[in-house]
Amino acid sequence: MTVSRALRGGARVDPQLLQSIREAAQEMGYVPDPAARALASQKSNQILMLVPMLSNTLFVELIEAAHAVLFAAGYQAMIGVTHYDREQELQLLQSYLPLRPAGLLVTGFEQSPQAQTLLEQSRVPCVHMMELSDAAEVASVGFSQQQAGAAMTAHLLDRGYRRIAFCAGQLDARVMQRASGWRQTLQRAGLYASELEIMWPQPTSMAMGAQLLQATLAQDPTVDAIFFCNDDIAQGALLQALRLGLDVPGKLAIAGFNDLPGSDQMIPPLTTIRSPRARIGDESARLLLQLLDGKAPAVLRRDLGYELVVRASS
Amino acid sequence: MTVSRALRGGARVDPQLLQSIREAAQEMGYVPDPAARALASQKSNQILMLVPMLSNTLFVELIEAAHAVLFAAGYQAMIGVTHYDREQELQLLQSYLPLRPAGLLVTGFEQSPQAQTLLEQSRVPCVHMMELSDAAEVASVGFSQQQAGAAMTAHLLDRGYRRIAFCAGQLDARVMQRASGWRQTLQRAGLYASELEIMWPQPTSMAMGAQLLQATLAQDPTVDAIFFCNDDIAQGALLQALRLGLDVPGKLAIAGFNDLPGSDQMIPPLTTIRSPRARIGDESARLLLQLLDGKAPAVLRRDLGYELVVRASS
DNA sequence: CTGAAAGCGCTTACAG
DNA sequence: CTGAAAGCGCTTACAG
Repeated sequence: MTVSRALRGGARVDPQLLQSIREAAQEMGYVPDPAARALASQKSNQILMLVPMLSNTLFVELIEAAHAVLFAAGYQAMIGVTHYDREQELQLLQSYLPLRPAGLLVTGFEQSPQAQTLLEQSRVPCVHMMELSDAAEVASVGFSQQQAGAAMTAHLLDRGYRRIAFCAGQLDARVMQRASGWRQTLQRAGLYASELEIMWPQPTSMAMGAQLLQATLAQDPTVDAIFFCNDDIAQGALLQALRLGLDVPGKLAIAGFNDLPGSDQMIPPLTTIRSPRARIGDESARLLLQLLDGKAPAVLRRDLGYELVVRASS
Repeated sequence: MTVSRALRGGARVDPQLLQSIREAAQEMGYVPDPAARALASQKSNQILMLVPMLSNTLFVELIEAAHAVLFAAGYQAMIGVTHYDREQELQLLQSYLPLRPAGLLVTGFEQSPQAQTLLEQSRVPCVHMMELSDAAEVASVGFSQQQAGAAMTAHLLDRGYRRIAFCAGQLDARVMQRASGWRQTLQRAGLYASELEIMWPQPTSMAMGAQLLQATLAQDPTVDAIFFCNDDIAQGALLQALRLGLDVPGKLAIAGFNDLPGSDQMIPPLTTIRSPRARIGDESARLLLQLLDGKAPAVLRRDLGYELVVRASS
């Protein structure tokens, strides 16, 4: 029993005994059995991270940052990929929740009613990443996607562009929030028109960006700026513009979102919104650790902001 | 006891009893406790996947494919990222091995002696992905990186290029194998020169590709083709060539490796080697499942080949 | 600060 | 095909 206490941190153990126990454990190469621990204590030191996809570098950076913090604190991170699918999300929860993870880190939680129920019943502390929650009792670390969308739109207006389209794919909640920021800003300027919204449900890709550019210009040649919901489609559009010999930003401005790898390498370099995903991953993990320790801060909502990165494409 | 048997597959249980047990479990929402299972049986149904990094889409696709197979078979996949670092690899093993994973899927195993020992002692079945192992007792699914490197070089020779440089970053084992294929092919053609090897240890990126192109041409303006070890640097080089107004493939051919997203969108589209990573992930997982079932095939080595994708950049 | 007792929820191994 | 016994390696809760 004393050994058990010693190896878990050493509270209430004689300092001298503590040391000799640790030395002995070290010498024997003793490692506690996580399964036995989990069975006896009814919790593991695994933490489940749920993200929509890994093919977007954004989520990889988010996960890596969170992982580093959790790993250093002695937790193991488990990664679940929902593919933006409620059914898969539910299956993942059903599969991983029985492992009694100590905590949960989620992005873009689709929240089917069943998933919601499962989560609540499990009583596992949870932090939402990337977005900010409206509910005060929900822990969230991110930034206002809507404000960021509005900021980019305001920038394009500042630059003198007047017919600003919004092109999007993978219409998840965050994309819709960006769209809303764009829409409001244009409406306030009296420049909104519904045909400027080009929303395709398919997953984004550079090839899709090229197609979006074509479709937008074909539908309305007077468009003088396009705000893409993600950098990959913006990059694809930029390359397509180059192929078409279209003058960017003279004839058409192009802007993206997230500042993904390669955006600074484009011709011309891409104007975009830099999302602080690494910091979000880091802070989310720290917040979760606080929740696990029972010392939750009063404010569970952390706005880390965003950065407008103006490059030559606008 | 009968319930335990029933829920684990139902061998040696009366069919009628079996059914009613399953129905009852369903009704009660009973889910077996994985920790108790792991403690009693001394193994979990978690499978550890170790990859060098996630920022390369290659590994994401590999992992997703393997995950799908494992998840469908009732296993949970844990992802560990080594960052090409032996120390981190060892820490990951020390952290995850006590969970008694049922199996291991690894890529680019750096294998420090300590890690090697840990692995052997754990006696966890393991499949190596991407490369092919020379040792008959080691399970591996992949393709010959060296042959693929040779094939690309042969293609460039076929096209009439004579001064073919090899530019690389992130000098891991697979990159070195590709380099070796390139080197041998040039040597046989009597066209090898050591100054054609430009090997930088840093992680690859599009920006690095632009720099590699500059450095190569600065050092030797007669180079008429560059074979990049990965598509991201090739893409960066292609964009840099565009900025310089360099005629590709007329004045300089550019080739990559892996056929990553975006390579088909470049100007001009990039010639590359398509690595069958999704199939490798899939087959690796299936092979591992066979090992776990004790029905290992006689041949533990699966060569899935590669595909030379000739586009306009060469 | 230390430790004896009981139990976490399963599976293994054995008897019937 | 069924089930009683023992135990997996820890932690919780309690007594000293």
